[in-house]
Amino acid sequence: MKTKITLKELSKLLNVSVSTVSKALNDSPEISPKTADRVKELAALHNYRPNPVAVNLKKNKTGTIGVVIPNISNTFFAGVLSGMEAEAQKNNLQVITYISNESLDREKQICDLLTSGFVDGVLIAVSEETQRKQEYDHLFSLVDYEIPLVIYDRINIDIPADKVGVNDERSFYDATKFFKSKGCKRIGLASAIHHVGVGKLRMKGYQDGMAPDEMFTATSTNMDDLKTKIYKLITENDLEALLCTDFMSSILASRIAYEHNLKVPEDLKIIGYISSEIAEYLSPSISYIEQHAAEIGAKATELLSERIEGHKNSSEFSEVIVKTTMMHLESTTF
Amino acid sequence: MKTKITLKELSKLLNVSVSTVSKALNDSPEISPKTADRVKELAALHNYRPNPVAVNLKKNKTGTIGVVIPNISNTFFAGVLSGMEAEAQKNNLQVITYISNESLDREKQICDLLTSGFVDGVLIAVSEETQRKQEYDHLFSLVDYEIPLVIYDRINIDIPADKVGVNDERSFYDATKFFKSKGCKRIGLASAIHHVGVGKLRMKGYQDGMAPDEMFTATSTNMDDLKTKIYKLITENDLEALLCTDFMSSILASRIAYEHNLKVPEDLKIIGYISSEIAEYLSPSISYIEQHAAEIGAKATELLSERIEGHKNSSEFSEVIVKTTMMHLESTTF
DNA sequence: CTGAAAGCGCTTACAG
DNA sequence: CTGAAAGCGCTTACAG
Repeated sequence: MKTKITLKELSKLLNVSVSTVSKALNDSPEISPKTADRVKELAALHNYRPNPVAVNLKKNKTGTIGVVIPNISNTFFAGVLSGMEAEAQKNNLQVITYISNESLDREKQICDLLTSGFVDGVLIAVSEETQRKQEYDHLFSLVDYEIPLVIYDRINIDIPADKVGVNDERSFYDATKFFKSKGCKRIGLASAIHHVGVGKLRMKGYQDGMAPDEMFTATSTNMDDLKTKIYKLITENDLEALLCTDFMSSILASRIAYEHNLKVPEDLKIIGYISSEIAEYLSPSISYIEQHAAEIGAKATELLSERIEGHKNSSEFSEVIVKTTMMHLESTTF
Repeated sequence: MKTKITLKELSKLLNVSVSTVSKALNDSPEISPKTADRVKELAALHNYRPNPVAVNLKKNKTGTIGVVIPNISNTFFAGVLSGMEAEAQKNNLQVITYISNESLDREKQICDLLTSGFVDGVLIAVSEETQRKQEYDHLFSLVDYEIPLVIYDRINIDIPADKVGVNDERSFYDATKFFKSKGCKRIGLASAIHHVGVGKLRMKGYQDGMAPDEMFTATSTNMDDLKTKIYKLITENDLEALLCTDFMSSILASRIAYEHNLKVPEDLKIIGYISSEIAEYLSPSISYIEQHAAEIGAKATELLSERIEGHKNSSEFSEVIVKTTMMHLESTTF
């Protein structure tokens, strides 16, 4: 790599000291306007830019934040990253990306890196495995090192940190009420994530919207099994509407309609939890709950940036809920 | 942030010099085994890890690579990033992610950052706008700064750099020949990217596979317009098979079949250029050309890493083509 | 207003 | 085998 011009070289060319050059470029009031101009002119001429590594060493920081993502092929997380990157640029922070692939082991490795001084702060959504096993020691080690930390999306974890997520319970309550307001009586729920935190919250929202004796649910973590159960649920109860808590159940609902020639929305209305990218392109398109991924990412980054700047009380943590939006496509046309 | 233990503090505790501690931890043969053990023991006890910023300043590097991605919501690029991250970890490089959002201006800003010393090397797929306007000055400035550079995916650019991409022409030639081998005569092509590099290459592949007088093509950059054209193309020529060069045309083909009750694959076979995530979940599922995104990302990172290490001749550049695979789903069942 | 000096946390050529 | 010194490229308290 070409060696860039340094302060020292600049100072030699200008016949002033390194300190003077540094102060001039940093707009210090100590320096005379005349000198400042001379310095800046030559710096511009040589396209001088301070070596960020040196500046960071001096200031005892890294200028970077670490983002841990469970699965980047999930467009929700891709959107989150996009929001983070945009907000980070505004705060002059570089985003270092780590992908855990939903693996606890990988997540531990990453946290080990994170505590060794590569970043000024961390944004993390824990992996599925971590959630299931509820093993959070590696996250507490971030806390021990006093690395500013914001947890996003999967936020039902008992860790002292800022959190940014969505109101999962409310979104399903609202969706249920939406169907009721349209006169639907037999409303079912399908879930492949009934065993994890967010899944439980979404189911709770549905339950709160329904009378106890009028609920219809199909749950399984096995794709084929769930498919059979959903089909049975629909046909045996002559469902008018179906809520799906996750990607797999949403896709299965779409698939079942296609294979069994169920008319959607005529015979069955569907609301899924699925990315717009996919929901829009299914035939028929499936109405979905939009999570505003980029906004979640931006908000999380904003909170982290404030922590890094030290603007916030170190023992008080905020929990920000970014509201979801119901997006109506063909599957909920009345 | 908690202050981590430093070499100096360690040396004080051990009553040896900083140099000795440093050498001991770096397994220098200069140090006696006895001292080395003492040092390592205490370092382990305090969980000492060298400050990467200081190490990097000393070694005149950053330990990071910059990845520029046009659009992270495109699952192809998400997969590429995933491959890059995995390969970067192997080489002890941190990945700093920049998202250009297909914008030339943003790309210029990013390149400006990139030349100011944040990274040791750059992986870039240029934005659509950049490609269209063929404005590459900002990329040449990376070259001027002698920053190791690898261009991935959108590689038909005349810049002295390593490149990693796919054989677009060949993939469409093969797909065309596949249909022919199955006895199809009336094979059409739909494209929304006929005006850009890769689009032209894919069309070329199709043309080479067909006789000049038996080609059927529908092209437009406007969604509605393209939809009309594709439908006409299919019905007026009674097409047996359709190749789609890109996401939009693939989705439109799927949509047209749904709306007009065309039986796929009975009445029409389709091969699309679309991510597996979407192709698999359409009903019927659409056969597609798989680009092996993660492999492209890994290979690009490997090349970059070699450049950074200086293992390669600085005036010779490699161009790696990662072969595509035809993935057969329901839309090409014969 | 300018500059010499110290120092951020390391590594490494050199001396002993 | 160990350590003092120089230095990576900066910033900043201090002296003049």
